[in-house]
Amino acid sequence: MDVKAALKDAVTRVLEQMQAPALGSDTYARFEVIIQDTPPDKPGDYGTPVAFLLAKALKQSPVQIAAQLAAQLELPAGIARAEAVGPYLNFFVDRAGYIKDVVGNALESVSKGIKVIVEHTSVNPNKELHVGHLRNVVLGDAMARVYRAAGYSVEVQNYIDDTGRQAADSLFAQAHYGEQWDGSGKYDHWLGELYVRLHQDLANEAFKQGAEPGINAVMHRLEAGELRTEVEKVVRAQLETCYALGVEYDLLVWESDIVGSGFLDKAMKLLEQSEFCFRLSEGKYAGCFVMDTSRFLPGLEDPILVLLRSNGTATYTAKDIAQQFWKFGLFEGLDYTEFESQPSGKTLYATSSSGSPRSFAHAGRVINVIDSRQSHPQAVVKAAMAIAGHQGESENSIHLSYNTVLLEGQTISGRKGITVSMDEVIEEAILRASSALLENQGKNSESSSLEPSQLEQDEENARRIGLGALRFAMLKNEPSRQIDFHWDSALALVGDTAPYVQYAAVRAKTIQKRAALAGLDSARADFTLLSDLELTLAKDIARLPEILGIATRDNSPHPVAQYALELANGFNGYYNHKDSSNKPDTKVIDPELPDGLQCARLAVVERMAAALEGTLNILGIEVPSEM
RNA sequence: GCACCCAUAGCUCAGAUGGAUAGAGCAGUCGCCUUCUAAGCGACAUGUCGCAGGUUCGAGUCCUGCUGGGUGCACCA
Repeated sequence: MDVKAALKDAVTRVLEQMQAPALGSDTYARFEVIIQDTPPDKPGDYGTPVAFLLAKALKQSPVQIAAQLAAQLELPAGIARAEAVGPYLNFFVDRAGYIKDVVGNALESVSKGIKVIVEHTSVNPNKELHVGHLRNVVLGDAMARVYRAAGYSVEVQNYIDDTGRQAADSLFAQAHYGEQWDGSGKYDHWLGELYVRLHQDLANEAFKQGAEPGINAVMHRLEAGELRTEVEKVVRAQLETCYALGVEYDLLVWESDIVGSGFLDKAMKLLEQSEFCFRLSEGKYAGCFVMDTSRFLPGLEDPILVLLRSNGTATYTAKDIAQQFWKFGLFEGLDYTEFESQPSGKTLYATSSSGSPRSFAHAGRVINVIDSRQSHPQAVVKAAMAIAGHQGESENSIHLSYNTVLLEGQTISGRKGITVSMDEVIEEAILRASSALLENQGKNSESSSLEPSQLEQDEENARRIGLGALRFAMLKNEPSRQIDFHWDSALALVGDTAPYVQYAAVRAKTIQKRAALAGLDSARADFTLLSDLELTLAKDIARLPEILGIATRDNSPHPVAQYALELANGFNGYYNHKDSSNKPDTKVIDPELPDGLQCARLAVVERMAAALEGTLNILGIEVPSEM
């Protein structure tokens, strides 16, 4: 099925034959044959510049070599002919066969047999999620879907730091101000307000002096796991927001459980055996267990990184290292319970001191979705894997680093009030989609109705469009790019957006429905009647595996988003295509056309609808029933 | 000071492994609904790919040095 791979093999075989006599064996191995799409105005469908690579070695011009390759190439199935175009070797596909092949294949990935853990969200359990978290959640969720689509098994973890200062602050504030949640608003918002109030008061030195012992006491209780139910209330409220976005998880990892697991000791024991980790008895770090990072992170002013403080407590980096070791299955010991049932019905598990063992962790690759400010500690975690003698795991320790989100040009700051909650953003996104939907229905008066079932459907469609727009805005660019959240661009419904792609998908599905009513059936397709217009669509559709390869290699969903735009653009162009006398020449349903042609076009459109929907689903975006 | 990230059209951004004339969207001008959804399509216009060197048959892509912007460099959490 994969034409490019077949071409690559065929060309590689010819190179072998050509070079073996001229240069001796295995020279060809140095040349990676690249098969690329030809530029739109060049002859052929695929091409390779491989002749350039051989020119010097064979002492011939690339033009000669390309011609020679064209003559000697054994054509793989689906390729009609090969032709030298200057120094390039180009290939022409067998159009009807190629389209038929693409239309008949679902492009399902073969299982890679590798487990990938994606950790994302991991928000402090003390306040509501805001726009800044949105990028993390959406990126992580999409990345997990990309890996799943590429044939990996995926486990999504959400780390809950229930022993941290932030959680302590909020719980202390609640007790200190004697406030009770009245159940009216969302719990995480309510608690967040207390947190902000506490920090305003903490600016006052006298208040701070009085409060610190109390906050410390809360921290001790948190570490002992005594306030777990309190923290769970916040976590459940936060998860509601994520569920509203269509994001679900496999496992909540509670810091208080990690503390009790003994992982830290085990991890430090592993590191002790390395020459890079040792205990210092004098100097600035006397009494600390440290790592010398100079070999792995060159250029630091002070390459000594503290893992265990002189008082015996662990730094965050040490905890991160221990957790990473666990994710790769270096040690066992956690127990798990069912936490809750998620909207899709899938059970969310949580680590627990009173649960039972289950087969979590043991990953072959670990993706930590964390903003770029933490790239230094993440590099240390990666290095620690190698230091402990796990080179492969170190290479598979991936920090999916993304740049921070600005809000209308300003740095997000809850304490300064420069923030918008994720719940508010989601609500606004759906609201905007809803009004656009109504406006559009006003134009097509036939589809608008006040039936309850119609209203329900409109609501669902507005949700899919609004959330789609929002998610897509977070995904379409490289994660390393700083994005500025502007309402109008983040929730835009035209241009390079999800609604643009959704619109194309709905359009294709509408054609399917109408074609069925007209009695057409893709089973009666005569693919020989199709033109290059359909071939172009088929080639676009066939690119998905290549795109997934790029996305998993670069650990970013954005190539998939860009691909979705290209697919939609291709289909919209096809849909509106006109012949030289300005008449539509790509209609599916047209009784004047041969039945075999109508059915063949239908087959392509059906396949395109599936491709558009499937690609959007990889990004966690659903297609509405109408727009 | 040191390290990492970013710099491509007026604005926001795509451009895997170096390969054929660098592409979208937004904004601008002009066209296209008696045609399967106009949230669409087509056309026109817009470039010193930050600067300067280097490697290569070939560089937006790789290397070096600059410039400008962002982030990080605690026994904090």
